[in-house]
Amino acid sequence: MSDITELLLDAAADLLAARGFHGLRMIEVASRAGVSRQTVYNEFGNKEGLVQAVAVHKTEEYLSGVMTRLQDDPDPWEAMRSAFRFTFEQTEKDRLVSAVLTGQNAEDLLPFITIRGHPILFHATEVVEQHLSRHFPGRHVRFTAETTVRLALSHLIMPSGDLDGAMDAVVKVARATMDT
Amino acid sequence: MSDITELLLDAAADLLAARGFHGLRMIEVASRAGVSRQTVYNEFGNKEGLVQAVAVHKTEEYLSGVMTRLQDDPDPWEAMRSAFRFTFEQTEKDRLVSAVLTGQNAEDLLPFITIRGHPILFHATEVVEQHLSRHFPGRHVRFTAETTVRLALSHLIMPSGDLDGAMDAVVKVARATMDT
DNA sequence: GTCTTTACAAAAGCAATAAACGTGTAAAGG
DNA sequence: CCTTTACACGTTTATTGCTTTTGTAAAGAC
Repeated sequence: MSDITELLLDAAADLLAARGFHGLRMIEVASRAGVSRQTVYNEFGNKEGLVQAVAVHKTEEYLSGVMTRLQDDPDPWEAMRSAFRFTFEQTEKDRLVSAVLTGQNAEDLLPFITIRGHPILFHATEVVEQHLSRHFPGRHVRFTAETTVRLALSHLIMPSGDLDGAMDAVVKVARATMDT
Repeated sequence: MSDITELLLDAAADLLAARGFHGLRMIEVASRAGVSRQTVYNEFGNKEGLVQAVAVHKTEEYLSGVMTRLQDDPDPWEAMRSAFRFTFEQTEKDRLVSAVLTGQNAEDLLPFITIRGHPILFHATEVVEQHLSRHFPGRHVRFTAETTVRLALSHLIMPSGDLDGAMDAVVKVARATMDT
């Protein structure tokens, strides 16, 4: 990815979070990145392409953060806890991440938040599945992966107020469903 | 509840599903129920009151259906399956029920779908909790109840396409978390 | 070659106006 | 208890022109 491309994506992400899709101006994205309006069009085709690219970029950023945390802790459940803590923090910090993951509050932020019909968070299921496979080789882990992702998503959309409790709940269910 | 009140609630529910909150006309509700516009105001105060009443009514209707199904089957897990099947069917059939339960697609349907900040579906947690307590007296069932409701809701919001699979998943998790 | 400048048509948004409609309240009557 | 009638108020809707923005293209600069 070129240098300018990254500058444009960052600028677009900022402006998108601040003004929404509707209020996003191509010329403003360009000037923030220090390039001309046409460069933006050369790079992304049109406004939809730009916003789609922002969504993809944010998703990759988030998923790479999750993978890092899953790999950093030797204990599989602590790693999971860490990854979910990261997820909660990200959604609290970044409206765009929140929109990409949950599809909530996406009214004027991302008209194109889904890939193949599902919110992009469902890509996370595969990441969790690989994580579990690494620690429990040969076991059937897909069900546990999907369940934990769905549960974590549920806590994102409808917080119980207690973050630690939510994480405990997710891990507890993960462990319980591994024994089935 | 008076006869006219019920007629009004039904008329309002129909029109609300068809035209949304914004497009709902008080005079249309009145004429469908065969009464004057003022009768609607006498009964519900204003438009918000009417729509709020519709939401409460739909919720009670739904929850009573759930309770019936939970009580009708002697096997606790089959009863749960039946209740969730009922839930899925209802949300597919009725946009309003769907809005009340999930809060999705509620943009112009129900501005007041939450009670104390939570979508009304979370009342279902208590119903499920009572159901489990009946079959497993003395056991700690709250966690399982909340988890199954969250999971069912997740399948409502993001269907996997396979209804039987979704029900199996919910019940499987319910059983697994009961053994913790 | 890549980016910028300039130019331009088509679409979409904005501001101001007036007309029509819907809400909510009140009072009199059946 | 419900209906009819009336009314003030706020909110849509439609219309009109005006401005902005999008998206494309071609010529020039580093």
